[in-house]
Amino acid sequence: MRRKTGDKERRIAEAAVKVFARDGFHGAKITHIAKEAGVATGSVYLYFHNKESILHHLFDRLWQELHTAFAEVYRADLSARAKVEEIIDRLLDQFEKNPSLALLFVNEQHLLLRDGTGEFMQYYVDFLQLGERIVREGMRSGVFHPDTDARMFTNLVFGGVRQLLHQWARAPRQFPLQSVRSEIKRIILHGLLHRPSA
Amino acid sequence: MRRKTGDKERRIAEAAVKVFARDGFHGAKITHIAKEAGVATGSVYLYFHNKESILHHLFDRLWQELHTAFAEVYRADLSARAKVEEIIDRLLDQFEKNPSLALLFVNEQHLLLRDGTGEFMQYYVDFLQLGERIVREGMRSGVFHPDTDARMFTNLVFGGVRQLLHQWARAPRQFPLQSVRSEIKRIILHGLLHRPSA
DNA sequence: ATGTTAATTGAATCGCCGTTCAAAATAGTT
DNA sequence: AACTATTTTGAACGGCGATTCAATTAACAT
Repeated sequence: MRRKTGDKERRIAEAAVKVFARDGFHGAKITHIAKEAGVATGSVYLYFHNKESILHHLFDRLWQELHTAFAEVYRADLSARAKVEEIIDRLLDQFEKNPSLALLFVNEQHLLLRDGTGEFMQYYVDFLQLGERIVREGMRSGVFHPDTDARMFTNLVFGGVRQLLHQWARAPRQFPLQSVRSEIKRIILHGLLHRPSA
Repeated sequence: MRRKTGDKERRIAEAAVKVFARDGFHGAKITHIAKEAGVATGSVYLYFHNKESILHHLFDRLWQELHTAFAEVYRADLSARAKVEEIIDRLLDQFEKNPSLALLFVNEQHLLLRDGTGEFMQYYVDFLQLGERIVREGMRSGVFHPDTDARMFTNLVFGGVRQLLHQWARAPRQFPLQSVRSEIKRIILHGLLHRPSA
């Protein structure tokens, strides 16, 4: 007998993140992913059914982790405002150590969104609903502006975070993540207008 | 002699918007674009050098129009606040009649952003700079909160608009453009927090 | 040591489209 | 109504790269 050695699946997955991020899903060659992972071309197919399933795998894992983090925040004993802030932080935490993952997230998710299948899809939908719930929670407790549209707000913030994550991944110096964090929170909580007597 | 009749170039471009939006750039077949446009496959190559140049053409035109609209707003005799609101409106106006164009814009721009070439690139960069300038204008006049990061703000809003545009294009009933317009403005100007004495 | 079985390899395969181009069609010209 | 120049056509080509698989390698068992 012979047993699988090492951590080839993980190495292939990590290589795929890099190559998908650099070349885009369709520009990425299986050969390059294999080389980056240090395995033979054919070995990729021992661990993944095909190219697309690698992408599915990556997004499923990513959103699973995000979902866990978000659920934790949601259940925590925090004010709605603190939850909103914390969720933004957790979202950015997920990418802070891995700009390639951020580029993958930002550039390739639409491929999977198109057909609407995949484990990740449910987590994504849940995430948006969870955002809405927190906003409504804050409206009930009187902390958030009473006629906010929770769904629009959640999407607006998610899209904004996505764009800033993209800019950060392309040019970390121009968009330091610390500034991204604080600016997002300031703007979505207080808005752009200046109120002298605030 | 024989003269070109009709408006094949425009028909091909419009067909490409539809097919790219529906199938994605890489999933789109030239054959399908040709059929949608009502021309032969080979005719596509009389009007465009290749598949990618169709995409470039579409984004160049789109951003050129956006740029014109934005420049007009920027020069107008309006308050900074009114300019911010107006730019959001103009951006959404561009897609209001054409959900497919919105999907193209949202899903495929990253392909062209990757290499950073194309006429459209300059317009895109200009657009972000213009947003920053308007925000700084408002900060100088004291209307906007004085320690806003203009670049972060512009990107946050752009990303948010993009996400909502995406949701609208996928489900117009769930995200009516009128609500999108008003909610974006409310949130970015006033923020999420409720101030009882405002 | 030798055998057995599963893992690994990477060159070869094969289907899919973007692209080409020889033939056909047609608008204008004489 | 024949001719010319240009547009249009769509079947065929060719290259690329995802996927396959026969050969090889290496764990583990006996």
